[in-house]
Amino acid sequence: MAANILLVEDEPGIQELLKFNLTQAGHQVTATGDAEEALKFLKTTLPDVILLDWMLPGMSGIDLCRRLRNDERYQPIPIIMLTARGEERDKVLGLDTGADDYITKPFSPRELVSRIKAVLRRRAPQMTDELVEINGLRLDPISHRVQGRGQALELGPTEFRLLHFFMTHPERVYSRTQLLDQVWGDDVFVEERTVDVHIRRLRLALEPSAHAELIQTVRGSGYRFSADVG
Amino acid sequence: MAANILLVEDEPGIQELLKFNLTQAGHQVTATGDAEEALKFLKTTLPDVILLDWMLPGMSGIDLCRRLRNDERYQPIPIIMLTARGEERDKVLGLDTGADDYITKPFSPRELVSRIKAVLRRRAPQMTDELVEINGLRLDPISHRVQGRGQALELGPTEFRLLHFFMTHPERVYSRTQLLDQVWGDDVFVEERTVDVHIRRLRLALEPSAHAELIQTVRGSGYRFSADVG
DNA sequence: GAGCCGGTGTCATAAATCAGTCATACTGCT
DNA sequence: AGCAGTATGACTGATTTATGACACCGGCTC
Repeated sequence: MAANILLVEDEPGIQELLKFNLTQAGHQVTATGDAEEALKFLKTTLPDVILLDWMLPGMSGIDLCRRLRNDERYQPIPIIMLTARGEERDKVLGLDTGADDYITKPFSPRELVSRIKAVLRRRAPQMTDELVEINGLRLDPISHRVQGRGQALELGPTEFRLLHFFMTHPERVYSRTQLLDQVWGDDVFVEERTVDVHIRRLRLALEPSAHAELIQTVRGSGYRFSADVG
Repeated sequence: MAANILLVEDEPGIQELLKFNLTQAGHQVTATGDAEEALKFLKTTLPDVILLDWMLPGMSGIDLCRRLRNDERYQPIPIIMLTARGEERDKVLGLDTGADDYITKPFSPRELVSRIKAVLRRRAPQMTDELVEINGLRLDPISHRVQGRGQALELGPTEFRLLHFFMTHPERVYSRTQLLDQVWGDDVFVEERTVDVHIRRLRLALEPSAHAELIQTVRGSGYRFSADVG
């Protein structure tokens, strides 16, 4: 996993506790004490997940959440609300603001970690280190290996990331621009056509185990990874 | 194994019993009777494992555990809770404070010893003194020897630790940074590229028995120890 | 204390791989 | 056929690793 997490929690004790547990779980944590501080941090860095305390001094967590959800830059970042209240009403409210999940205090660190994992899996499956296997094509992020029906396949770094993204987002067309954003990164300036070249390299790499056809061209739209031969 | 163990147990009888058994098992044991004493000891020495009684006079074991878990200095030290209660609720609580394991009284010394071993293996597999053997490559931490198919191999201290780490964490890619943390130590300031050099030295040392290829380069990611030739 | 030595970290350079671009060939569709 | 979108092969600069050399350090010997 190893996600970058932004924690917004005013109570020092809890902040410390959470930071410790999350770090322990292999995450990179930045802790802030209020909404302003959090926003400041967000100006320079985009975390993978935001943990947001419900009650905060100044702008409340729920306000911050709404605000983030209205900014397209932060929109894709999963938000998990931490709340001390257990009322159903509040929970619903929390979700309506655009939070991806909420968790009621007191909670076990274990639970939190697993929720983070769940949220990441939903938003950015390629970030979880889970092994993916489709139609006999297997990609293991941990050992950084790809096998096609048992046979080892060689692919370069970019092809590996590309395949990983595809395998965690199958059956769906992605434009070249989207692929550039997702696989290369938002801040890269590269020709769109470069994607074609890497698609080709990926296909070549998958050729030995006849998995090349899983990468399908959708004329006028982009590419799709699909188990369907059609 | 031969670990340094800090025992925190207020009941003299049990303390003696445990100390005897653990010493018998080859460990170095320091016994303390309460949390304060334990903390004092910890200021000067970092043990490999902490055995913590649940009920203690003054600060309870669980409080001590939480406290230790919030101090990054003690963070990596495995903690095993000793508890007289068997309730599930308590167990969960104990784990949530950051304890690595718990064991319910009464327990057999044998069980305790094996749990210690397990916890050590989990936190830092290369700390257990167990002999490791992969593909005819054998590393014995006790005699500090390495053999490739019976043939003795010469490697320096750093290469030995590096190989030990790799052999206890196979089939997994590690970045240079991770290797520096794990093999050199967190507090060392060394160039990342230095890892390359030691990888090379390790490969050279494994050459005589043709085990060099177990150390694999994963371009753009780091290195991997793998029995797979692929 | 001088000199030797194994062990380490750094660096410069060579070698290996890769990424991005482009020109050109190819394809499917109208 | 004509057009727009893709595939392909080749090329070049850039990045990443491998390698050999070297300087430094602490311990030891004489």
